[in-house]
Amino acid sequence: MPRASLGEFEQLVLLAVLRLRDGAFAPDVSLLLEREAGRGVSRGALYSSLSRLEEKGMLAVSVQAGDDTRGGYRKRRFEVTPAGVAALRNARDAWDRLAAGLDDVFREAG
Amino acid sequence: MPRASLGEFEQLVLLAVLRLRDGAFAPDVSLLLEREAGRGVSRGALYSSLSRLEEKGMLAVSVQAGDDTRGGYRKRRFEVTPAGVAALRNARDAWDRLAAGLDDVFREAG
DNA sequence: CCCGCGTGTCTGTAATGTAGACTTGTATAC
DNA sequence: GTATACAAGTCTACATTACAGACACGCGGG
Repeated sequence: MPRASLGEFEQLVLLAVLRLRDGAFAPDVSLLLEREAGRGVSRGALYSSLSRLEEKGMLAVSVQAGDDTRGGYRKRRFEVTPAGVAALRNARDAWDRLAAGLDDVFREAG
Repeated sequence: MPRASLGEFEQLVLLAVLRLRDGAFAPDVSLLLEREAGRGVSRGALYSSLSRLEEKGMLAVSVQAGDDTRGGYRKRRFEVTPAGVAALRNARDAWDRLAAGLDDVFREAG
């Protein structure tokens, strides 16, 4: 049984999809993740997270017929569901509550 | 081989230890987690995370001879190392960078 | 003594994270 | 028009992380 809360990578993936606003494709997510999170993403990691997130009802997927510039292949377009947003919000809130009063610790310098 | 980045639960545990400032004991961490993250914590989950974090060099542990009020048992006192703080900071930064511009999405209401 | 409580350790298993090979359709180069 | 290179995905296999609950141990009280 999947967990209610999101794993670390799942959070980032969900966030990236959200950032891509209306309908993200997997490769874009990968690129964004690499750029903003400074973290290499393998196909396996990405697609399995995406699928799991879909199963959990946090991502809605719509398949697209191949009519793109080049590849022209069935592509999957992802969109975060309200449940996904809620889960993300929960994760962030838990972090914030726990991190309350720790600003000094995190402040630069290190 | 452990990973460089922290898992979701590991982050929360580290944060809780940090919050307890000078030397936290496992049960306190558990309590804090339950209170602030609204999440039940089983012994297994907690202690294995704590140990892993220690192996990764993100927590420093000092054993305490039994001289406490009641049980009088060897207790372990945890403290977050600079590496731990750095890892936490990285995690938070990745989140923030990815969440940039999504304030509207997270804002209440939903 | 035996019991319960507080603190930890251990075993086992499920979910999550990762790498990389394999597939399929299209396009570009010869 | 066959070989090559891409692009987007699927699949297999395995490592790490997350959990639950049983078991162990020391001490105080009855």
